[in-house]
Amino acid sequence: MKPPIIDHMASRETNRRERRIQRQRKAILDAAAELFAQKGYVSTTTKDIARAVDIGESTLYGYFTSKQEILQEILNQQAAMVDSLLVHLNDLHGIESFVDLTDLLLDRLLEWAIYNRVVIAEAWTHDEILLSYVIVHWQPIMERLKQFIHTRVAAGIFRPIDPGFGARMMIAIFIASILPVLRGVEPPPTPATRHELAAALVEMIVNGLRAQNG
Amino acid sequence: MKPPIIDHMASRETNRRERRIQRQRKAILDAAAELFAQKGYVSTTTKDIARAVDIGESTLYGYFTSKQEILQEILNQQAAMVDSLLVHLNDLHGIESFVDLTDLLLDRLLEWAIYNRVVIAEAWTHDEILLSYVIVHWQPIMERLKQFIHTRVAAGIFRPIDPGFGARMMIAIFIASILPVLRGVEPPPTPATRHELAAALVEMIVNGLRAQNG
Amino acid sequence: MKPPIIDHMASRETNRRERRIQRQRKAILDAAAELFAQKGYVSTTTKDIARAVDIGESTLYGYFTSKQEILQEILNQQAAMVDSLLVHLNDLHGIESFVDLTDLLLDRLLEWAIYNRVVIAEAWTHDEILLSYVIVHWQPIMERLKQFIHTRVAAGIFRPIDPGFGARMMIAIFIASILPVLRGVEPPPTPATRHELAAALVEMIVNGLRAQNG
Amino acid sequence: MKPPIIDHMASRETNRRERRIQRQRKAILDAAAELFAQKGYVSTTTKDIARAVDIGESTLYGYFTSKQEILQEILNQQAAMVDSLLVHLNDLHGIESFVDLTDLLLDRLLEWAIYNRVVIAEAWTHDEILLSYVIVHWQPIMERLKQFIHTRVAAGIFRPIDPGFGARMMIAIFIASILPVLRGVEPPPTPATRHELAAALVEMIVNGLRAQNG
DNA sequence: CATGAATGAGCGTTCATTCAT
DNA sequence: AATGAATGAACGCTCATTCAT
Repeated sequence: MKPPIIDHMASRETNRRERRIQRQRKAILDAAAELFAQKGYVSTTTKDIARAVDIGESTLYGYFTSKQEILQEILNQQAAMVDSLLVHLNDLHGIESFVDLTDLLLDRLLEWAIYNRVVIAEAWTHDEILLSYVIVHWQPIMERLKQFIHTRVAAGIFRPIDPGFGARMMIAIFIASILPVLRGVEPPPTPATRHELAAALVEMIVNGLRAQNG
Repeated sequence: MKPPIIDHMASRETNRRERRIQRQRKAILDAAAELFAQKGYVSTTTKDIARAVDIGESTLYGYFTSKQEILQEILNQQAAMVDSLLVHLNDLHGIESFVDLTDLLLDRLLEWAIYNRVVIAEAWTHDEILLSYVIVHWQPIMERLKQFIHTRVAAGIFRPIDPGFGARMMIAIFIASILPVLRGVEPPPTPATRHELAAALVEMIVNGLRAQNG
Repeated sequence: MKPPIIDHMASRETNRRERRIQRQRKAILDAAAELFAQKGYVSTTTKDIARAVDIGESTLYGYFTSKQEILQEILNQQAAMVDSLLVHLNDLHGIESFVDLTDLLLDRLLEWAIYNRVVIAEAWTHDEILLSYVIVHWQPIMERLKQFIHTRVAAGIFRPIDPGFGARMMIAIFIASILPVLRGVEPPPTPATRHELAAALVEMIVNGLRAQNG
Repeated sequence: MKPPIIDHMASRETNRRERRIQRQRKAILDAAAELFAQKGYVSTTTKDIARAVDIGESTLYGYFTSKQEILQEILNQQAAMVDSLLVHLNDLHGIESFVDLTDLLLDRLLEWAIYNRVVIAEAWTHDEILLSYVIVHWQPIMERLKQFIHTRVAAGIFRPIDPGFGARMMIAIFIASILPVLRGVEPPPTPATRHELAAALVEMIVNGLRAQNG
């Protein structure tokens, strides 16, 4: 009887330790992301990160094998977030839910603003990151959007536009609307403002600028 | 008679030297921009730049006082290019010339693709560069676009949209259309393709996605 | 009971570390002073200093923030030594104790020979060092000497000489007597020799060269 | 007849050229000495020197083979000046001419103030310079002074002091009196002031500080 | 597990000197 | 003879990483 109990306790112990480790990893990741976002990966020193988490510089190496690995973990988590967007995209139908959906996506993107900012920065100067992380993970989303447009073009709801081009424009409008927040020069919108923004985006995408009575 | 001739020759000599210096500066600037675009400013070493121009590392310092100054000159030249766009923006009227204008701007932006890529990269992590270079020089362009939209909204040609929002969306669509080229993962379009792209962009901006018979 | 003990141990640990750091700083300072004295500050490289202490070049920067700071610390310590001379100068009276005092000052100056040599070298070509370190810290000593001379002139013990001039000459004679040792071309005197020297100096200052029966 | 004339002209030409070269060498030497005096030899760049003479940096190498050679020439000229002092020292007799002589030596030393300052600076950190230049050239002067003192001690005019010690003290008093001028923190004295100074120095050396009625 | 101390590799920059003109 | 241009060697300093405790 004892051994199981010991095992159980050991397991609880192990879990507690495991959780503490995960908590610390998360703290390091968040601090590093903040710094990478502000100064860029190369200009952020391991000393900077350690000071931000208030641990010794060499303690970092108990949680990550290198500074590079910290970045990779940030990229991984952001990629997971992008992947999760697809779940929401799978019920694109009426215009109403389209606005709600847009709102939801904006929310997700803004919640991960700092991680996104890091990814954008690094993908801009590293081909490998652009190809392995950004393009790979956004590809399914692009496909879903293309399919969405294609369906509506076939149904005569949308003009006969190239779906790939349309999808890219959609994402552009989408991202551009929150760029200053991602960049860190504007505060995140309130939920209400964000919802208005979502509505405006959808209208812009669907109707463009021309007056409807034209 | 002799002094003038001597002067003349001296002047010619001086000009030749001056031209050689300018040519070399340009070569360094281009090589540096290419490297900054690919690896970022901090990760590019002065040794990299020197090797790319095939000169000694210390020779760089005969043309620029520091690595930092090389970057600043790149930013300055890009800013001058942005300023020059305004000239073209001053005759925005019919839709036809709007497409031509868009084509022209795309052309300018693509011609300076590498410099633009550097500016985007650095502005993304340096507030000072974002504020002093990017925002300062794009501001007049934004103003011109807002005015353009405002006029058309007043005339009932455009929907009653917020001009600021509209202008930002215009630029977003504009930039997004050439982002892969700026980023260096797609080759620049041929003039014909570029013109088609310009037409598609204008249609997207003006008409959105909705079918006209809707 | 345990916490106090732990604190105590921690404190002991901290003290041990602190002492080790101070010991290392002192070793670096001494090695640097030796090199600065031999080759001058600018001609001494950080590599030279590191090699003399048998540590890596970058290890220096764990103890001092810059090569400049090493020099400043040397200047500071020498200045503190000069300041401490004043304590001894405050009982200048009989001729006997004047010799003993001179002996004491020579001893102090020679003990810090290398540091003094560095200060002289640097003050010779840096106005800021001359004014901020040398003149500032020797000023009180000069004042004390002037006062000493002034009193004796008033009492008819000394000839009616300008106290400022006299004080400067006293220091000149004083320094000159140990210049070869400071310069490093003669070994330091034994205590006995030094005491004889002190007596000769005092006699020189007080009696000059003229025969007393003159 | 022609060849001689040609020779003569050539010679005149050669002389003119020679003189021009010597004039330029002197200009370089003076400018370099000024800079070496202010910032030290190592901290003075060849660019500094060239700018001070208003010639190209590489032009220096038409007159001197290296920066080191410029310093050596400065040392040589200063050494020649020191040698020339000996001429004056050869009629040391009455006390009156002793003051005049001191005045003369001060004059010579001050005229070459900048060169002296350079020599002192370099001899302070370079054993070779101290031994080969300073000590070698001051040795005969020291000998002459020792002889001077020895004679007077034998004649009962001076106290029975060690001639070597006395000679060194004489030079110390001598140099110390003009140290601030050599160092460049005081302006050179007028001839009248200088003569007073000479008298005071001689009195200090001969009579010390003690009142004569003592 | 946490960390202070140490360090090799590499950075941007300077400078005495050479060389083609 | 004069010089602008070029450069190798060396400098002071930083930083990601290792290691003994």
